[in-house]
Amino acid sequence: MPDELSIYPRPSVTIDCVVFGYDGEQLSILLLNRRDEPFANQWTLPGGFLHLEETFEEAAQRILKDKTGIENLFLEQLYTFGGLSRDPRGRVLSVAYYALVNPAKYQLMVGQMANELRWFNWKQLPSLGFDHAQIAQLAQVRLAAKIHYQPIGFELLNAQFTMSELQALHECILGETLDRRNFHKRMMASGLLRSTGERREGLKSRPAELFEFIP
Amino acid sequence: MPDELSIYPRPSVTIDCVVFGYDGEQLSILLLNRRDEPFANQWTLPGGFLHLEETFEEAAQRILKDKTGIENLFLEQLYTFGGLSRDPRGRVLSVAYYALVNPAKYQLMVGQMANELRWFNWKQLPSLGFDHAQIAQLAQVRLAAKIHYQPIGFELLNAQFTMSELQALHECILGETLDRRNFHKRMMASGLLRSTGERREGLKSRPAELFEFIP
DNA sequence: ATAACTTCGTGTAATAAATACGCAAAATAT
DNA sequence: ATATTTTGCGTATTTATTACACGAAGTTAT
Repeated sequence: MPDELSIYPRPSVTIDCVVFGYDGEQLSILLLNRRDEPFANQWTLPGGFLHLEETFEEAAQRILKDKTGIENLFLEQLYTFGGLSRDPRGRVLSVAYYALVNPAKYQLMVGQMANELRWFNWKQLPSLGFDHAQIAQLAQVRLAAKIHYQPIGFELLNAQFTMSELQALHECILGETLDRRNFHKRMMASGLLRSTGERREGLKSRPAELFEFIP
Repeated sequence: MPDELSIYPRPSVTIDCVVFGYDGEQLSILLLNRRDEPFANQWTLPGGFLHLEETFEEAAQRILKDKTGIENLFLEQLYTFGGLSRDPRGRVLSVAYYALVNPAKYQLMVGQMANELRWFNWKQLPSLGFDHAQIAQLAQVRLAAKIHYQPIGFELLNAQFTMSELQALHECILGETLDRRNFHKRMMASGLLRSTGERREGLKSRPAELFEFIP
């Protein structure tokens, strides 16, 4: 029997990551300005080639660490892109992942292959190389859908957070304002979070109760 | 600059398909009994290698046509599997798709590389080669989730169908019985289907109104 | 000290959505 | 004719979602 694995030409496979960050105000996506061709000096999602001895998730973690300095983050597979001409160098598939991070927890480090690394407001991305605009777009849709039935906050916020902080995050992702009382009711009814009993003080008004996600 | 595409070893990429069929009674998945190693004489999902000049969906259509005789079916990407040892021949990724078909519309044709092709009740699959049990499992979860907000019936049923037929399909996918009156109300309220004015006669009781999906 | 300001915490009424439930009508089978 | 099966529908009940306002706890300014 012929070795089936050798008789078919193989595509290259990359992992691209849509890294969402929330700074308390705005939701952002981390982009990298490429040093080299193709798409030199253009913005793209951080990504890189999959190595044969690593899983997708291991590759994503390695790539993000090397190119952005961000380690150990929560990742989820988004979609696999296989358009015939998405990369000018040849047939390159991309298994896209998305991640949620709290930018305050990490120090960005620009890797060797990049000119610059920058957080962009998720609704005002610059034009992107490859088909990365499409990937980012799909990640946005997925995130907005996910927040309806999953606790997204725990990766984006600090371990303890006020109800207003959580609400601001939801409003940012959903793009609409929510009623404070109904939001509170809904969150507590979900059973996904609990009060810590502590309060955040020192701000310019009444201290707010701190909550945490239930593991 | 080195040709980046050549310096990294490339994985093989396959497309595997979870084909759901509904015969009016039971939901089934189409499995193929392999003729050759690896997993010779074992049941697997129909699948095959991606060619460099075709998209995922083109590959899936080609593979299904060659291996099962089914053509032109509705496909949706499920997930991409990249476990290190999912294929004994080496590193092989699989971009999994799922499809919904009405078995009455197709004549199965066993391809060259298979011993047999058979519909299995989706809840009583035999043990499967590769990691295909995991793929089939994920497809089942996805299908059950999808039926809550998408009209799944139009690929699985005939163009015209009675409300009872649609309800039986939903009950089969959800694994629970539904109230006939509430189901009718919900379906009509969805705006996804309309009455054709015709009725299905010749059965052993009162003729039922025929419905169709609104395009 | 006091007043003005900001943000926090909460409850109830109104509306909308989902569920439970029963009976007469249209056909077939005997 | 009579029994049997499956259809088509409507209303009452429960549950979930939405709308909405005010006093309390701090901070800042005078």
